[in-house]
Amino acid sequence: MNGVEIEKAAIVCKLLGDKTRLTMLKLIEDEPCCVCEFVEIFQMSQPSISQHLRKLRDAHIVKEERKGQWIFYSLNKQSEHYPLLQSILEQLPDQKEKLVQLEKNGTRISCC
Amino acid sequence: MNGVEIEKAAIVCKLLGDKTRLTMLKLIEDEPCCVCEFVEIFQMSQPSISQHLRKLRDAHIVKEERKGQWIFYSLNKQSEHYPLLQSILEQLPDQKEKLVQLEKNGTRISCC
DNA sequence: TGCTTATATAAGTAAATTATTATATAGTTA
DNA sequence: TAACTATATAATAATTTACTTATATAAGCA
Repeated sequence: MNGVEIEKAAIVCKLLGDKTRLTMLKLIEDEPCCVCEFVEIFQMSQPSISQHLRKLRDAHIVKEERKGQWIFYSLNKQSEHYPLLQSILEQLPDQKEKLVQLEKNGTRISCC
Repeated sequence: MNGVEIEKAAIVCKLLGDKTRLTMLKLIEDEPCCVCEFVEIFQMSQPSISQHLRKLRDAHIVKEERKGQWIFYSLNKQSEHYPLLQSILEQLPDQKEKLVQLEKNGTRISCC
């Protein structure tokens, strides 16, 4: 099997090598999240969240879509990295309970 | 699917997020390599190679086995991280040409 | 035994990373 | 339009990383 270049794969792994970013990606595996949801979930400053998302976006791992005042982030399934990403994410435990928690708090932004 | 804890997965990804370490792991996917082979392949200082191997060893991703004066490193297939590792490595291009090059140079240490 | 080779560790350093606070931008709404 | 909300960017500081050189350890061999 030939697959991606090893250098690019290392860049992807490095980006996934942060607990916050890895959890973000697992969270948006099925449905997009917006920045303020991440801020709520991770209890981190908004700039910090934005900077993590920027790294993922710069690497084309995620894409953004504005909906009114919110910007939703989702996995970029067109990315050359998507197969690698997918095979990593499918080995991670579900993070949906974090979204359930948001719903309970009333801080979930429904994107549809 | 439940899989590994996300924090541990992030640690593994971070370790794989370095071109040298990722290539090392792909190289030893099939057969062990010793430190001096890595030094030759990567054209890096011996301490630098040893330090990369140490990180992988500390995380139980690789194991070492002394054979005479050489210490051979191989994937630790007993590791809880092995399934994740394997699914990443199988998406990487073969690095065997690097070993072929060693054979041509006469610097390949045959371990068996 | 002493010398050589292979590897590991220690100490130091430059660069990269990940947070923070402050500020800018852009859309929403009164 | 002004005020508000969501997000991005800039500047900065603390921490971590990945090298380097110097040195220690451990096995093989004369």
